[in-house]
Amino acid sequence: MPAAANPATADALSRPNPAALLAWYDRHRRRLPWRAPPGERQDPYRVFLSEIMLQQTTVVTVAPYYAAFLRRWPDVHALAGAPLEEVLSAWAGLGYYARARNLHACAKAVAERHGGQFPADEAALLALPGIGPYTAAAIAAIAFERSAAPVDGNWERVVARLFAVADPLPKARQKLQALALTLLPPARHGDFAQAMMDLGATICTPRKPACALCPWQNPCAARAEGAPERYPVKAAKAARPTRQGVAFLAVRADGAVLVRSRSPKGLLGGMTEVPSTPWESGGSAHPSAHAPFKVSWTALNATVTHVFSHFALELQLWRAEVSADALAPDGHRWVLPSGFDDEAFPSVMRKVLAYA
DNA sequence: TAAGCGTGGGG
DNA sequence: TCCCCAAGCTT
Repeated sequence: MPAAANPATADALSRPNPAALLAWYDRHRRRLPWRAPPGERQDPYRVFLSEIMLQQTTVVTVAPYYAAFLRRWPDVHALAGAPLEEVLSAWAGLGYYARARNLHACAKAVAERHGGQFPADEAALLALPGIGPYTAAAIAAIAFERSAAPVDGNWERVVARLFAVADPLPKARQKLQALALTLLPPARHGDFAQAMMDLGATICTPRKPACALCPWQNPCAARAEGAPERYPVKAAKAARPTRQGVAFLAVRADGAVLVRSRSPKGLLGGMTEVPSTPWESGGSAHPSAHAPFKVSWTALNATVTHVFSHFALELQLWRAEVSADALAPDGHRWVLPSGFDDEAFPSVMRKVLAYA
């Protein structure tokens, strides 16, 4: 290394060379279930499915869901023909359930409006439900070899460090997007998009980045400053409030549990739940008013806690044994434990049902 | 524009 | 325990 290899100012840095990153990718690319072998064409449906699942969700979490979906619905026509309830049930536990509703709506749109072929243009992809700027660019680049910058959290971190962008997220998004476009290579667009993600996931990590192993250590302004982990700068986030409620476990003599479906949109939209009071800060003054049966409820000595993205929930559990011939109230139904796997129970409800 | 929208793992 | 984080989109 030359003695003057420690540039003190940004203008002493060379421009990041896409070929250097691609060469690194050829040696270190991660083998992931949704990736075709090197040089092979990616199936747009698989790219689509994996990209939707990977939104705000880790590789390890997604992998089994991806395999199950692909086995059950191997192409866009199969998914488009599936009942939404089955898609939600298969998605249960993965979170952000609007993704599942939009995944299904998108498959139907592609089947009906595009003859089962995903469009290759970013703009056309962007018009589909559940596909935003990131996903449109990712599908265009990875499935269709279009020049595009799918700027996800990895890209944002890498770019913020390369150029030492001090503006805090999320306001810095536009600037980072513009800088990202300056990095794009003349070819291998899909590989480059995934190389950026791999770099962010394995080298340019949020904490303790492995700069010594980075193909772009030389042109990186944040490294030149000496504290790359300082980037990207993030705005302070709001505190997470707590809400309380009472969940009612009505258990029939044969073990069936009373459930209902949540409204189709909003929190846990379309998912299955046991009846409960509204989830409110301070809880409900008169839980009994929300009970599905006028019987004697036993307050269990148990609190289910669950953390959502924007609030924490504390659920008290009330349990009651109900006679074998009890009718389910309007909008409710009985589900036997043997049928639990076919229900779209979100994680919080699985915690609740552990007490049934 | 900012808030709503899940979950599980790691430091 | 708590906070941060993960291949974002919608309204």
